[in-house]
Amino acid sequence: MSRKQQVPRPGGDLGGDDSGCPILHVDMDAFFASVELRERPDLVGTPVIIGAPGPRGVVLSATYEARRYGVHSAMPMTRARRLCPRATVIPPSHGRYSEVSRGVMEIFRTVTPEVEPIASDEAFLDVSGARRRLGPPAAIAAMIRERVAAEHRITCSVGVASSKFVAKLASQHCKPDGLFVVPADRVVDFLHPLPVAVLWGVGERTERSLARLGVATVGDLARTPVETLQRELGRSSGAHLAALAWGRDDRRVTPHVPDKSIGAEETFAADVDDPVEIRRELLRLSERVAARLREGGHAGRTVSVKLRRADFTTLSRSRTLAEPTDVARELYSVACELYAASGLEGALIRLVGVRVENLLPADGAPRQLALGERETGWREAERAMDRAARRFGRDAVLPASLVRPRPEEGRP
DNA sequence: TCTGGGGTCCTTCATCGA
DNA sequence: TCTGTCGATGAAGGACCC
Repeated sequence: MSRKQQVPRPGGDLGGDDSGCPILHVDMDAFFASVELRERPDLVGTPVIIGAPGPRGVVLSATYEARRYGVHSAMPMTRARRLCPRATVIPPSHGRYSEVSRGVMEIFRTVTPEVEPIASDEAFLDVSGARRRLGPPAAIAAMIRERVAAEHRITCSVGVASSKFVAKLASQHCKPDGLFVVPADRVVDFLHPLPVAVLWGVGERTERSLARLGVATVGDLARTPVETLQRELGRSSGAHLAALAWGRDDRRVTPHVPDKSIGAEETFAADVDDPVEIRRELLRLSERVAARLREGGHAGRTVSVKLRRADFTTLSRSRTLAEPTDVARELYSVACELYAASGLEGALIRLVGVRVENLLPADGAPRQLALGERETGWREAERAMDRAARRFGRDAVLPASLVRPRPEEGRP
């Protein structure tokens, strides 16, 4: 569910000629909510909000009926409930969404191998190579929409254009359950009346900066000297937005984008100031991150810790290691040192996170035993834990400090 | 009103070696 | 020997995306 402004319908008559438009952007409509409604057909046509229960949840998805009350994704659940008290609230079932997402991506791959998923509910497709077999892009888009609806009982919207960025705007423009073509020679006509906030890379802050320059629409942006934009927004962002304003976007559809970082973070149900509890959470997160590193065959060199205070100010600290690692114990030890050096021991903390950057393949990663380190150590122990987890579930083997006491025993 | 979790990318500043 | 410059790299923070 996009948080961006809805792309308004442009004036004039667009649509039609798709000959220079090999890029498709497919976006599921209210994805999580639509998947839930398959199980709850009685709720179709009513306001439904998908969001984590608990005092600190946010909206993950909402039906269009709920959106009419102003509900949108990332909104605090407390506020969403106030705006739309009669909405049915359903806690998310991520496993089910992943399953549907995999199925939908499979449909895309029967059309072309050039599929770039950008989230569980959207993807870019380059259909240049599929034209002879399946027809023009708009026909391919219509076929995809039919198959997704028939095989998964959810709807999607498809934008067809000459570039990724315009295709994405086109799909937003025809939501929900639509198909829209922006002919290659009509890109500027389509873009210029739109508000700048619809552009990728223009969030709240950038919109405010642009407003100070008197820039409200993409057309205004196009007429602003690139030097002015660079001065206001930075070199790279300024040049990037100036290009987008004229529809220039030569990024290709790339099916395999390598991971750059892997991390995990957790917001406490209530703020915590006990360093023992914070370190226990750092261990849990390190275990999670390391398991995902190993699962993906990655090792990483830079470990970073994120700490969000009760007042929402956020601090991050990182350290680059001499050698890459995928071992939870090593991540945990660095994370604890970073936490200790942060000056926040004893401070009231709302969220902690652990992330590993500078990833490289674990196979090729150099590994030198530290002085006194045994050849069979944590790495092997954690691989054994991975095997146990695959057989018996993620919680089958845990570090002793993470084992919760059974109520009848009172101790771990 | 009170803000999740998983990411990417960019900017700025500091440090270090050539 | 000292100083300035430049590029690479690392660290930190922020904006933005879904």
